[in-house]
Amino acid sequence: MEVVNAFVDGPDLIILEREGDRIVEHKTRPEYSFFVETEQLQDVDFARQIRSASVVRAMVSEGRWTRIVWSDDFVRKEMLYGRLIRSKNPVTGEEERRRNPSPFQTRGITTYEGDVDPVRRWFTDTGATIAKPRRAYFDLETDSRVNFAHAKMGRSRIISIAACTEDESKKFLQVINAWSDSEERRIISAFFDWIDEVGADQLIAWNGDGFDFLVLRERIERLGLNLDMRRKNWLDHMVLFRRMNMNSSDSGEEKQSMALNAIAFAQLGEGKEEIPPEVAKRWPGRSLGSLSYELWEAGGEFRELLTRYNMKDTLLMPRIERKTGYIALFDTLADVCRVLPNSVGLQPTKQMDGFMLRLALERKHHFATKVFREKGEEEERDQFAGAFVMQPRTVGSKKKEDDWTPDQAEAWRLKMKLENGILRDVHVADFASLYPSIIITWNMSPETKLQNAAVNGPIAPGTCRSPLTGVCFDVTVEGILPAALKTMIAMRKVWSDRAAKLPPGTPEAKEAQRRSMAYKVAANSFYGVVGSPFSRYFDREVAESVTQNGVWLIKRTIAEAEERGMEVLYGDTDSFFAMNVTQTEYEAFVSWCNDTLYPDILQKVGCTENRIKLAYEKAFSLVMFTAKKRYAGCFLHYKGTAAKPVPGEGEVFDKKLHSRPEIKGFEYKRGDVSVLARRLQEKAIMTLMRGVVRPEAYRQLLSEALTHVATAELPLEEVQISKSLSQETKKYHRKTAKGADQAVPPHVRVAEVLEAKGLELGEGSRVSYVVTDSSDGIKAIPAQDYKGQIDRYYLWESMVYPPTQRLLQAAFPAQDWVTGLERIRPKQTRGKRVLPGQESLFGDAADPIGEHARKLRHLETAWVNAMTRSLEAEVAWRG
DNA sequence: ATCTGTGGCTGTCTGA
DNA sequence: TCAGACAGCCAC
Repeated sequence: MEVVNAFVDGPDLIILEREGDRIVEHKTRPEYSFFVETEQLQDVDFARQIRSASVVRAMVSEGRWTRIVWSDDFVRKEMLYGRLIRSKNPVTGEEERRRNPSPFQTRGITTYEGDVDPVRRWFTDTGATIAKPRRAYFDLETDSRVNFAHAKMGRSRIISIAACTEDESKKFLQVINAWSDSEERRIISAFFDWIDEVGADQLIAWNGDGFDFLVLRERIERLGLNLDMRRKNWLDHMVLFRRMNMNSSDSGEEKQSMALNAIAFAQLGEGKEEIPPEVAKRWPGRSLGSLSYELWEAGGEFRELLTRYNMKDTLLMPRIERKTGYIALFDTLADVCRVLPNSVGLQPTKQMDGFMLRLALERKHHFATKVFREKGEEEERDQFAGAFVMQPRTVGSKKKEDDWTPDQAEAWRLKMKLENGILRDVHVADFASLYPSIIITWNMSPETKLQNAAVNGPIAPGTCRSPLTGVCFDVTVEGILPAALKTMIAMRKVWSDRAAKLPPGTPEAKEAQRRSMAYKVAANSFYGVVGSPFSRYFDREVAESVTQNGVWLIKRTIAEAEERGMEVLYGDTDSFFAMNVTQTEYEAFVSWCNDTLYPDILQKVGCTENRIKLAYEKAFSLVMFTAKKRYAGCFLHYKGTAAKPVPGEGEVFDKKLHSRPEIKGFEYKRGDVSVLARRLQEKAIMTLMRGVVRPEAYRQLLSEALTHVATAELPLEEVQISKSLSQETKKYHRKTAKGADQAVPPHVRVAEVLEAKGLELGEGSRVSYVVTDSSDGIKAIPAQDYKGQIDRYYLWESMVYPPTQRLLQAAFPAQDWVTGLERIRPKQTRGKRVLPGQESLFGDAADPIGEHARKLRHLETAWVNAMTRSLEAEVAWRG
């Protein structure tokens, strides 16, 4: 049975199935049940009482389990958690809530899967699978005079709706012809008719969860339309894109914005709808999206422009999908995990639930009822220990580390006869799917975890131990979690083998590849779900033992490598980088680990099945580190494929001729760093990757950049910073210890300025700003108000130079990267604004030390001029 | 109907 | 001047 959708409608569970082109509706009763262990029902009277109770619909014996089906969810909740009693405290007058224990609780009978909702129960019990959805994309334009928050509450009229099918062969576009409820009803009804006409069951909108779906639901309600949103799967393309893009290998670019236009531009190179001159003249500085009412009201060509804009945005979505294939992958993942292909199904907790409950049922296993937090009860989150990250060798920074001080770094550099921080011929190995492998190898599962096993000393027969946490597991029965992972890994192989046999590029081959990928994605998310307190499978001890067994393995591996004379430079979680070793020797070491070391040490901790596998992954001809999680490397080869050279100076990257260097963590690839800073660091990294070791080459770069910062007209794109709001602006405000208002971060202050102007900036929106003055705390303005007013000292000292300085400090630690570069704001001007012409802006900071400082002096005049222009612009702007 | 995890760097602000 | 809290983003 291939199910398109399922939902509870009062007393019914509605199942929508596809038969050919038709949707067939089935009705059944929603089941509110839980399981108990039959042996816990020894009290015959109690068992009889349950069986004959009017609120019990059925009591079914299923092997060692008894399934008790209740008449409704309310009764089931009382039986699980007890009856809720509300009373007033006679002293304080406050309302108190407590629970009278249920008969199951008083008897100490454990319940299982009592929180499972009827849709999930039905999918689990029937084994029904998910039909491949038929997609349509849509976008709404609503009354732009109503702010975002009110629009979501349904106070904004829908003006126009655009929609299209996957292949764009069928389109829908309707706009209201008059400002009336009846017109709005007409276009909404027409939209739903069109959905049925094209047979769509999955409706996709960009930021649909945050806007379109909510607005549609509220308007349907307010207008009294007889349309049922529950019959369709509503999927937010933006949320899906963000999730899938994190897993994607080539997700390096474009982190500035999750706006549809920004993503479309990055993925497709398609730009925004141009603002026609008539519009720009009539509504200066306004975007088309913010003018929906005005354009509609103006009528004629303006109204047509609105609908065109509406359709254009809609069409971007299927095009993004054709490029990425993320929705198709999610559809497959939904089928694998038996979740509906909508926004809720994107949650890893839901995916794991769907997969595990079914597998557990097949294996006659059930999970304890999940206890949900009571309302208003905020529990503190108590983190568990995670992975090991090794301090990289050759760090040239001034920071003192416990395990690698600058002195040690220097001594090591001398010993290694290194002239700079650039390391050559570095080999990298990593564990294949480390966490899933650990879970299988230690047979880690909630039900195999042993409660009273000894933490130290000999390991009892039939058990294994996590050496760093002491948590032990039964190895005589396969755990349900390892079983799930083994199934997924096996299925992944089945589908990738099948894909390899099919003619490349065919739809069948692509679908087989997607299935293979879907199993991988799901398997990799399980560890995280086990570590999440919100999940049914949460087990702190299991999650921590997973990470700590990883720590144990990688540390042991590194120690063995060092004992064999390799210089281990770095390692993070599941990888290690080594030099002073040939490729042949390194490969031999990897084989020895797999063939001898791991079998040996795992057997000693009691593991009976070894899935741990180290793999030789790649080599760098040249690599350099500045800190943990920050490095850049030039490939020698990757998984056996020889690398091409990195692009030379001034050369444009060409896939056929060049290999991209691997760059991790640097500001260069962060979305919250200014373009100027990123560009300078990128140039320095690329020069390093070309093997250039003359410091003068880098001094030249710095000199050019400093000249630019000091003297050029600086366009907004180069100097703005953009950061997201992780919460609503008012939630950032706190009191200091003294009770005063604590300052909020600069981007939040800017967001508040924008909000005061009437813009709606909810959680997740990005704020772009420019720093105008940093002499006494950061003063920033919204990017849209930028007209050249900028603190150029701050720009250089705090934004542009530091990322590159750290890089050069690490690459050439013997060089002076401070004098004349790190501080350019003259001392006497700190804490006050300097007016141009009053005194030298460089003061005595530019002591004539070295070539570079002399260059700085030449800049002085130009700098003064630039500052004058900048301040004049500011004065003009402030009016 | 909101919810995969921890480790780590770098920035701002506070308060000594 | 400097440590500590907090925030954002990134590596795994």
